[in-house]
Amino acid sequence: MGRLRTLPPKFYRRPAEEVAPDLLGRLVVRELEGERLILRIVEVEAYLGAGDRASHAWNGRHTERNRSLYADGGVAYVYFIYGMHFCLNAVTGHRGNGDAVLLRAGEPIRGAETMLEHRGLRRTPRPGDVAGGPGKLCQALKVDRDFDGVALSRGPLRFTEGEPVSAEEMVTGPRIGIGYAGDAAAWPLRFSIRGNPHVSRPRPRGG
DNA sequence: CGGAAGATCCACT
DNA sequence: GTGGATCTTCCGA
Repeated sequence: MGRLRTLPPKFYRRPAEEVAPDLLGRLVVRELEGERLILRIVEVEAYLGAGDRASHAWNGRHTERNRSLYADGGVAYVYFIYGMHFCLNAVTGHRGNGDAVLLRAGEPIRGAETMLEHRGLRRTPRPGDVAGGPGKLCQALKVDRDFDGVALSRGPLRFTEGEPVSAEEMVTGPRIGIGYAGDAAAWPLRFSIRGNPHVSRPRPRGG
């Protein structure tokens, strides 16, 4: 694999629904204790700020938890959920908007064994076990609230270029786990790579 | 101050 | 397919 450049802050300063599909195929590079862990992004979801009932920024809500969600695009928004999991977002757009893209799944490219250790699974690994879900992804990369608000263009957690994903290789559908969000639950803001076995359940139809 | 819910995951049937 | 784990965060009283 050739030299991969880190995505600049400008990359993120666009609408979330535009950044989200553009993140597919990109790499997440995590430097941890001298080791380089790499995931290829295979599934994401866009969250559209104040007008999106599924977003933590719904109705312009500002709280202590979601403070970094309103930063300029290019930083992480990490939150704790269900008493035991973290979710990693890339903040998009511009300061005050509250737009973000949730990383839902990644394909292990490098350091799979270490990531599997982080996951603490005792059963035989299957595709998706390493990072086939937003909580799994964070556990695999050891990403927690310490990364909330941290820039993604430098430091121990970086997003880089990768092989582009064409529209034909892409699947679009409704987001997962937001049944409470009314009309917004049906919006086609989930993007994944067609047929990729590391995508989280439920698999999009036609994949 | 208390209750309820949550952008989830896993084991078990 | 279902239910339990587990606890921070938020909102209403």
